[in-house]
Amino acid sequence: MSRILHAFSLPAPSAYARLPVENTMPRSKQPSGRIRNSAGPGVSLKLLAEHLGLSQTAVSLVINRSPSAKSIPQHTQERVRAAARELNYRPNFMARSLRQQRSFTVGVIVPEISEGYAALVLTGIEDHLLEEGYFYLVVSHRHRAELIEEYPRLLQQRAVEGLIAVDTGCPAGLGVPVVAVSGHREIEGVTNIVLNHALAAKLALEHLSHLGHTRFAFIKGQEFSSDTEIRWQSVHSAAQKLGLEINASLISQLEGESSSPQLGYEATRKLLASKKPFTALFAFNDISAIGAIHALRESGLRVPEDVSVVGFDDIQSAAFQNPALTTVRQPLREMGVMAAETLLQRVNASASVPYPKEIAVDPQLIVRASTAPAPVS
Amino acid sequence: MSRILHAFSLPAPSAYARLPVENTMPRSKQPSGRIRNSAGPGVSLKLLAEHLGLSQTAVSLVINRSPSAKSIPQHTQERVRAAARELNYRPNFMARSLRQQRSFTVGVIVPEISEGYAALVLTGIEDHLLEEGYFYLVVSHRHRAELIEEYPRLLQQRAVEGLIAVDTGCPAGLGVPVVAVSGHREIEGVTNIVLNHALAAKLALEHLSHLGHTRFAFIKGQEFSSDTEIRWQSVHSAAQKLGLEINASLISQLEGESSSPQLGYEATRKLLASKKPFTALFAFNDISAIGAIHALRESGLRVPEDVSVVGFDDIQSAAFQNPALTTVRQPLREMGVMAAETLLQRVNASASVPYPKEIAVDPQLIVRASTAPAPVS
DNA sequence: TTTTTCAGCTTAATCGATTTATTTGATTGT
DNA sequence: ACAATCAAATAAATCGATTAAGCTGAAAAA
Repeated sequence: MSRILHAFSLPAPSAYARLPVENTMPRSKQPSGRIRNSAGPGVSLKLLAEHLGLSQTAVSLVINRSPSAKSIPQHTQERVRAAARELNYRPNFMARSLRQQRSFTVGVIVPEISEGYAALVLTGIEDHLLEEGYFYLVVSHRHRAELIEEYPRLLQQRAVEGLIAVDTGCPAGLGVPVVAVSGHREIEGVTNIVLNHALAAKLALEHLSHLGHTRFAFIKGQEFSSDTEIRWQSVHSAAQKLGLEINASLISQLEGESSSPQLGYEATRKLLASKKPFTALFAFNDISAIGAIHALRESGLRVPEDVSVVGFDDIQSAAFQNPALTTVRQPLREMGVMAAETLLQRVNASASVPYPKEIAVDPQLIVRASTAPAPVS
Repeated sequence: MSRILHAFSLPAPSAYARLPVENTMPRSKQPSGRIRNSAGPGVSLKLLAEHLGLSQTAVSLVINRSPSAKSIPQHTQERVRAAARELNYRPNFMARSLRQQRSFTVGVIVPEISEGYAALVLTGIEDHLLEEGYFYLVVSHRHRAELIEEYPRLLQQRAVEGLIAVDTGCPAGLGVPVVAVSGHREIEGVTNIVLNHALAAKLALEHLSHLGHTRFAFIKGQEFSSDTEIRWQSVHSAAQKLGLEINASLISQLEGESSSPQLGYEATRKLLASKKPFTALFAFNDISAIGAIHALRESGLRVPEDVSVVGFDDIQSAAFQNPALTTVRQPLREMGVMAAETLLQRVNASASVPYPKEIAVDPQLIVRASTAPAPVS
């Protein structure tokens, strides 16, 4: 908190970016909303200056501890600060931001807040941003194309200084720096924070292979999930390198927009319906792994005795599933912190400074109780 | 989206609230941050007006579809709008907000984003706010007292028009309307959205009682959780009414700030250590119920054959636990929507209009597989 | 003595909108 | 013919800060 709690001077102007469409502020619901809720207009700089018998400039310089305030004697400075405290002066955020062309606000766009993945990344983002004195506006698009299209603009209009897109096909050409967590397309102006999927696939498959498994089933992510494709490709090449065979009829895919285990349950039912035997299942994420286990159990298969299951993400409850989930851990919180760090660096850098196109992080295999040696058949 | 996408006029001034402390904006990291990232200053109203050969006033009136624009002929209006679109005019948010004294932004303070509870409430809040054209700033305090104290002020300074506090001891005397989800103290200026805990306790205990259970164990919430006390009281009186006995040594409490099932696991270990037999366990929430089941299993007890477990909240994964969790469902999303609705009503109402002190919602018992008839001993 | 210099301020411009009060010229009413 | 009305706008104040530029008087330097 120390940083947040102190008085600060602000640097010079940036500039805005431009985006289409017209006025987007909401209209008040009541027709002639004149009398509004509140507690009086507060103390303005003007009032404070008058009270002190000084000019607004002098007061402003002192309050902001501006370098130019060095010619103002300590004694006066104290007087100013004391009065500010006493009158409970709080600078008007809008006025400041308007003048300085800075909002100290960034926008964050996620598919869904309530989903374990985004929530963890958000936590990391928040940690870093608030430490640096920034706030953020969150929006969640729930995979609706028009929202994915529109939200970045709305945020822009709200004068965000940068954007973090989590697991979301990325808005291009926004005019502000963008950092995409799990973005995979290379887009001008966008820094991608990505997992080392090759390693992830290798870790999971190697683990299962070492346990003696040879017949694998897979649950791919939804079409719209930005990790789906690359992860599947990585699985493919990792399998090849390890000399493992992938049976095309043992590949299922999550379908639907919810983030409930139900989707994994359904995907697994399809796998079972194919009647092809398998002893290991690599799910797209922990949520779907949980659903998968449900389905396996329901059809009389034991986990991990008959089928080993590997999840992905390592969400908080993964360790407390029954059986505890073996999973590929993504350092989601850290990825959030990185995204925020990178974004702020870019926000505070000249536009001519080159920025990183991609930052990769390594996953980790967490072995728990949902995997075991392949059954001797 | 329809509402968000259109042009709107704004109503009249509100006013700010006042709060202590001095200037709180962050200082830029680089000493002479002059050259900043960006894409040019964008098109201002002035520029647009010049381009059109009209006054700013005229253009503003048209863009905002102000009533006073009725004297401006359709033809001109079209011309203005066309130019706005063409030049890609976007009104400067700060300037607008400064003039109108409205930010169309509210603050939301939660203990932790990544926790199932807050995430679901947030989803509801977001749904409603964005629909009404508001955005929100989120902060999470992680139960640190100084943050709980400071964040409301920081948000205030950011000109939020209202505050929603989720499961957080409420900031009083802020000068803006406050809605507390699961707030229980009656505080001036605060609307509490609360669960009908009496009903919740009754539903759970009645269910267990009907199943023949007589020896109950309980896991209370953490000290800091705002629901802990009232829920426990409700359990107490419900037990009394149903003629059930509560054994003091079968009461455990969650300890620690994380929201992991680990806490429930530990609490349950303590219960088991007491050696007092019990056949039913009512946990403070689903997360702790999951940990509890883990602990029970570990000590050789079967759920639900030996011990029935009832959770609370009905988080998304509750249905996919093994066994699927019987739980008291809180309509968390709906509570979020209500909080947002109530807040906006208050924000847009005159300060003299009385506001609701409390809004109660009813829980629902969701019976799944973690409860069963009491074992015949 | 005159010029500089500096401490200690102040004046006024500025950010980009909204909004109140006014202007202008044409038309209508009497 | 003269006022009143009205359409179609405009000028200027305003929101509340930041900041470039300038002013004043006293002390130091020439």
